[in-house]
Amino acid sequence: MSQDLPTTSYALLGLLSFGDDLSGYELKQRADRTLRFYWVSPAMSQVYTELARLTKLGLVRAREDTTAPTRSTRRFQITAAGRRDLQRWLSSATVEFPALKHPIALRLLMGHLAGPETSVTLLEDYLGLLAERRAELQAVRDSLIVDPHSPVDRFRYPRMVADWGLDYYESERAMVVELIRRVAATDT
Amino acid sequence: MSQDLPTTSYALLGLLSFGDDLSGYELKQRADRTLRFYWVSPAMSQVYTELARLTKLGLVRAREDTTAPTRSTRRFQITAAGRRDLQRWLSSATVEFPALKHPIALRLLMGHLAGPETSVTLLEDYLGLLAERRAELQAVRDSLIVDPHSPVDRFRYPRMVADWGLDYYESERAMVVELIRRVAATDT
DNA sequence: AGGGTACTGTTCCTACTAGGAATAAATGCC
DNA sequence: GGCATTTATTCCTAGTAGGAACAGTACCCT
Repeated sequence: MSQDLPTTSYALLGLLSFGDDLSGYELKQRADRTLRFYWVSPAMSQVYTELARLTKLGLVRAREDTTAPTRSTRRFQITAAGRRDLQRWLSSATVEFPALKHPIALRLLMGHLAGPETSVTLLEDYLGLLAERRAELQAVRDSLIVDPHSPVDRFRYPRMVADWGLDYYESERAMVVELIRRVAATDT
Repeated sequence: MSQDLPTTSYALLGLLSFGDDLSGYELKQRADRTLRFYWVSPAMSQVYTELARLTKLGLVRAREDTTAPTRSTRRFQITAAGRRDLQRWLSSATVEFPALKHPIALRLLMGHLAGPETSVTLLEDYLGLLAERRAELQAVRDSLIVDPHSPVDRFRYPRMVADWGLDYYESERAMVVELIRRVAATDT
């Protein structure tokens, strides 16, 4: 049925597949809260662009929300066709290596121009960002609890993926500490 | 002098800062060989677009290479102004968190739709890609040897950054092995 | 009540950039 | 010589980051 779509489309479909009806704004918030640790959160304009496309393709259904007193909001939900297409993509898409733009590693690569002190500062600043990011993901992980009343454990896989992210942040932290030591050792 | 440029511009300037004159094509090859482990290698069209911009701004100098028998090639080298601007950027740019698009983690997040078997296959395929990528970076690391005759150790920082990348690949491998175990444990 | 701030919701805009195709010259191999 | 590969560059399309702009809603304080 539908031709292949960019991965961002499937990422948003995936967020909708957890079952909630969301406005475009809410979907962006959801991506900012959960998706961004593994896949850069799409820009707001991208979210709406994708939703329009997915709606046109019948993979998402838009519904006017009339429960609000004065304002009308469009809410989006995945369709059965959308769910099927997402499953098809998950089962058949080629496995592609992660794309990374790591500004800190890039800048350290040019340490010969920046010098040791600037490089140490750069790494220390990054440690701070890492700690924040890790705390944010830990909070998300803590919210992915098993619901004893639900017949299905909705968050088994998200929990595993969060653990993956936390493991990455921890090993990154350790490596950056070691790099600081090595760069600073230059300075003597 | 120059307004701020996108990071990709500085990435290419950084590659040129190691001292060689390179054609656009060679610069792309250089990026494919060294830069891509930390910063997605710019597309060919992007390389030429950036070189044109950098040349216009006086940060890069283009020179016709007339040593070839019949064909003329433009070769690019960083100017003193380019080096200074790169240093300014390295010293003053805000530290930004790395941007990541991790298709495997994204797909595992939707494991409820893919199912355990597909998820295990996905992770196993990724292990294969990881092994390849690691071998490639190891080869690069092995080439960054200390030149005993050179007054300056050009590759101190690139060696450190390569170690960073290798460390990342190793910890990623270990985590993926663990994830395979966890997902497969589902299947019983 | 009014004003200011923050939040929700959506569209429009610009610049960056991935991924090729297209074109052509040069090189290497059978 | 013919073919495949490599070097070199330009052109093109579609995806997308990052905001701005606009407007309605809710909340808080004076």
